[in-house]
Amino acid sequence: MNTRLSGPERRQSILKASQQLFADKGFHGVSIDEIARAVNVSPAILYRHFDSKQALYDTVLQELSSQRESYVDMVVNSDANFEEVLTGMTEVFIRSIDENPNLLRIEMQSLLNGDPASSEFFENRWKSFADYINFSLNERLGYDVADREIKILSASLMFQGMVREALLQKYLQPKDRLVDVSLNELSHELVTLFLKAVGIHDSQISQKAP
Amino acid sequence: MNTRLSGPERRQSILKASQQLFADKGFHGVSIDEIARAVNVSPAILYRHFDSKQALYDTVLQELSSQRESYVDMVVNSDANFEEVLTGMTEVFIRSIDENPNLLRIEMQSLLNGDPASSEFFENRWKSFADYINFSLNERLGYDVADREIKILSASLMFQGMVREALLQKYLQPKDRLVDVSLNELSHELVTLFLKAVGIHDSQISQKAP
DNA sequence: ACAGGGAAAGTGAACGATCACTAACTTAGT
DNA sequence: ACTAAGTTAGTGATCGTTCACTTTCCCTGT
Repeated sequence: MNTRLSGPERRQSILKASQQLFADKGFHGVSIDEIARAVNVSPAILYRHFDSKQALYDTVLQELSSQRESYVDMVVNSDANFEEVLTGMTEVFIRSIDENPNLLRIEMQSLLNGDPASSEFFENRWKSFADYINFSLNERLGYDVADREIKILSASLMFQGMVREALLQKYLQPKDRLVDVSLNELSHELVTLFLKAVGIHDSQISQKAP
Repeated sequence: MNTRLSGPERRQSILKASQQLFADKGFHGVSIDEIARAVNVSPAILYRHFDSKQALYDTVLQELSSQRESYVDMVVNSDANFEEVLTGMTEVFIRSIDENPNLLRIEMQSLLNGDPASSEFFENRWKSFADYINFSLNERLGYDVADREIKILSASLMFQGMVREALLQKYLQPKDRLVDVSLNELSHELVTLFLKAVGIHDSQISQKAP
């Protein structure tokens, strides 16, 4: 016999199954019946916990966003140098995807369908990187450098791009080039490349942040 | 009254509308009726030209893949140096997306749902970059460098990542940071950053490719 | 200790709409 | 008049959703 769950327990079991299915197939790729089957429950039960399929999807998104770590603390509260902070932020970010790749899948889903609410959440996840890079580069780049703004913009775009690409290749590509590479190795190598690109060398990275 | 099109003309008009809709909403997000409505034709007509919805989608993909430019020629047939070739390839690639952003959208769609046939096509588009970078870095990096393979891997991953990120931000994000930046400016800036990252400076980039 | 009642968990069967798809028919072009 | 483009009106299946109903659990009055 199937044991009967309490309200909150059942709600959680629905959210868990929904997150997996929505991440795999997208909103339109999953039916209520399919979710109900995954939870071993009749479809009508879902409507006791959520008003509609859309409301269920929204809740899945909201659930994911509440689990997010705060990289910001890391930046503000530490006296580490640029390289160390960036490596640390990258590691935390990569690990959060490693622990739950659905986060990456659903981010790409919402990037495509362009839902404003969810897009904003995912943009904010990246914003920590952009902000920190913009801030640090602003300090280091002389104010007389030509094309100052586009250089800084390109740099943060480059960093975001290489981290995202690494994650896409590691967790979304079937034929994977990165299966053997560890997270630490990867984030360290990416940050090193980035530092060379923006012209911050070993001689400089020992200065402490303010 | 609506003029009646010939077979091939109608087929093309269906493909055109389908490409747009599939790119915007994905395979499951679009119905046959919706496509028919966009073409101003009854749904039954679609089945005179395509066996099924899936076959129509496959044809849209195939159509896109046949339009692709060959960057490879550019590499093989030119005597330009590393920087020039890379900039040229990047410009061609970016321009192809600029002319038809659906290419980018559908690439991300198929990256997510993981259809093997389409994934392979889109992987091959990037492969030109990876191959050229791998080849060139192999020549330039000394064979005694530590972590040789992962350095080369990271570099090509970085390049692919920053180009893809730029395109995602320019053509998929609603609030765009890159609206004002021209294609040439962008590709030049990205390549410059990349060259600094992999340690190829102005003194070296004047050597010609073999 | 125990019936019983009420709340909550869960079910089965249906709703109308829409899905992909098809057969029989009509219209237009040459 | 023949061929090919296009329509009408459906097929059964599945979609999201609702309703009337049953089952289980636990608390309470005696």
